[in-house]
Amino acid sequence: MLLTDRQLLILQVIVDDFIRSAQPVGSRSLSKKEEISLSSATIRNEMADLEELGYIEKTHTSSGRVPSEKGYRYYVDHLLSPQDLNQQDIAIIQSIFAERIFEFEKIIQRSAKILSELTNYTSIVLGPDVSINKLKKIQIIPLNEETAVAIFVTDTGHVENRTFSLPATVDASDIEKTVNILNDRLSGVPLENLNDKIYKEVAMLLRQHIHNYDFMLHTILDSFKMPLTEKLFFGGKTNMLSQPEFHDVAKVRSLLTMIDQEEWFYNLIRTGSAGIHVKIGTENNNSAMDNCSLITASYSVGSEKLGTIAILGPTRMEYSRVISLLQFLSRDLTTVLTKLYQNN
Amino acid sequence: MLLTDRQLLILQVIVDDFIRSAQPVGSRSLSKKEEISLSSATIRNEMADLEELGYIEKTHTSSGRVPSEKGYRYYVDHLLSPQDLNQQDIAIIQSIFAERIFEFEKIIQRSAKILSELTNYTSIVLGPDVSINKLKKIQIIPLNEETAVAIFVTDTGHVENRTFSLPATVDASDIEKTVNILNDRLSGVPLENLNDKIYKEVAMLLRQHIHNYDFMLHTILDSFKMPLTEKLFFGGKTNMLSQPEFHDVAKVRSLLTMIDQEEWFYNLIRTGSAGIHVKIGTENNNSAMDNCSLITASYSVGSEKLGTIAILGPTRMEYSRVISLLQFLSRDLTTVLTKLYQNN
DNA sequence: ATTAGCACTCGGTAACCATGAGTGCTAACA
DNA sequence: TGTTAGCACTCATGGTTACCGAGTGCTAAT
Repeated sequence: MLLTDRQLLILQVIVDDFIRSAQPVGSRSLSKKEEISLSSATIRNEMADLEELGYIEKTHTSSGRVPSEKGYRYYVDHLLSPQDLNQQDIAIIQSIFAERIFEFEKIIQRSAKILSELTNYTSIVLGPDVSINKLKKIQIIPLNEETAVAIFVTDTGHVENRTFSLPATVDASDIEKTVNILNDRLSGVPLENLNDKIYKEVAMLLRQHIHNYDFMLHTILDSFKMPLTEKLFFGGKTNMLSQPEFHDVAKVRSLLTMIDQEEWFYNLIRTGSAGIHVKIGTENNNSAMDNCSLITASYSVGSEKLGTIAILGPTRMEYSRVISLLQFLSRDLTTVLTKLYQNN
Repeated sequence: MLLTDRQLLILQVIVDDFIRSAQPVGSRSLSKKEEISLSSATIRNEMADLEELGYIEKTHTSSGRVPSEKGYRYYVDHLLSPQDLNQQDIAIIQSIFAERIFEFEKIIQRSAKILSELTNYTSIVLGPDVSINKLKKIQIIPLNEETAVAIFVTDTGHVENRTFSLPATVDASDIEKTVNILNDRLSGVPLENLNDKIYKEVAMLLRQHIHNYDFMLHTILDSFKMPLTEKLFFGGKTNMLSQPEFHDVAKVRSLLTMIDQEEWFYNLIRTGSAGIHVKIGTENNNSAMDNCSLITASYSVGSEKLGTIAILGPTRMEYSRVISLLQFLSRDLTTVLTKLYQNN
């Protein structure tokens, strides 16, 4: 069953109004709006229909209406008027890239901060997926007789390091030879393929040249099995507390503990394809987020999808504005990062 | 004016009881305690005196008594019965060191987690002060024509890295020479002294050997000016929300935003001398912490103070238990870390 | 010095009521 | 037939009142 234009208009105005005021919307206040020139009685009839169809709800028998999840979903899918960003927002976003920065993480971190400040919601930025970065150089630096640290540098300037124990039987020349072989063979290989490549191609080579091959290989290779967790950066974690829907400490608690549960969020956010995605309320499959919506966008370098930026807010979120902001920022991030790292 | 033994006993029982129950303590319930064999009337008289002296307070005219800040202070300074840790707690703490770990940060991070779980308060662990670590090795790795990354490894296996822009005029041999000179001259120097040492001793040397000395020096040295912020690790940030004193969202908000304000906390915690320190309520000089107490302890390697572990809880905190835990953990941390890193 | 007894205070809870914003329905109207 | 005015009804909200009980301070007896 399709909605009439009038019903669409009313739905849209209800959602807009509720997003602004956080108060249930009544027929009388709707009838006073410029866009709508109908009597409150007519509007009541239409609202009854909209409710029957599941787009709006009452909080109690004689209250005004509030958008349902289905209502928000419809609003986001069909009624959203793409809002232009104002000049000031654009300027603020672009200030992220104002100074010339070389480190990925800094840019990402600053993006998270700015996003949360612009929206007053919580921002989450998933750092670049390190595992597709290509290895530039490996170094092994002995610390003392028992331990050494292995350092991996990628073509994007990202540095990973692992400390491992070094059997006393291994001597300096072995280490040097190993490092040389590794660099020779592994340079340019994406981190995620290191292990594979080593076992298939490099192991044999090492066996030929290195005395304590077995020891050497295993201690070092163990440190290669990196749990390359991309880093999550949060901004405005406490912003949600100022939203009226979180005046209840229990809700706040479950939401915040959820946010601090980083692994969970990581999965929630990573699993998006390119483009903007909106998940509303229970669509997030987590009771702590029943009153929340999550909007995600991805950024990339060239054609490789690198990471995700996201905004977590109440279901009563300024969808239009947030979507515009994310679109704008993700495009900018992509442009800047592509310029910076494409040509290696 | 000194307190009588009886007053001390009553004060102690009041504080103990209130810490347990979070409810104002009345004369009747006190008279029923085993330790106290007085009628409620007598206790009322004593309580009136204690109140006049400022050790306890009423929440309203006819309520039971609650410890004042002065009361907690006296309790912590004089009435604390050093409580033994139970076997289970000890086991849990020692599980931190169960597997052999090489990385400082991991130990620290896990300590924070365990502390918060054991206490149900918020734990804060200030990582080791990297600036006193001694430089083991510097490496400079070019990424492309324009950028390079400098890597600093300390004797403890800590790795710092900085990306910087590399003027096209600098060629590979210059870099190599520079790195050699730097390693030759700076090995063993604490990071905090690097800059000094460079300008006093190494600059001259570099000038003699390197073509593009000025360029080289400044771009690299800029990256040496590291804001070596020791890392703060938090555990149980949301634990405070389960405390009854934080049933009010406004308080929660101000406290959490305060916690996320990392620099502030950093200063609050770093400024302690060795040993255990207890700061109660307004002693923290921060209105968001008026209802909180902060207990800190430091850990070290050998004689060098390295970092701090701390617990943030309500003023109604289990002082005895928390102090015991911190004492125990800081001693263990010191032992383990000393064994691990002393002999470089 | 201690305690029993008593009047008093005050937070908390429940009951009650008035108010007003909002609804659904019916009947009149264009 | 779609729109609107009118009206009875619902319910959250906030204020008033009353009552209970835990706890106090004071006085007088032990």
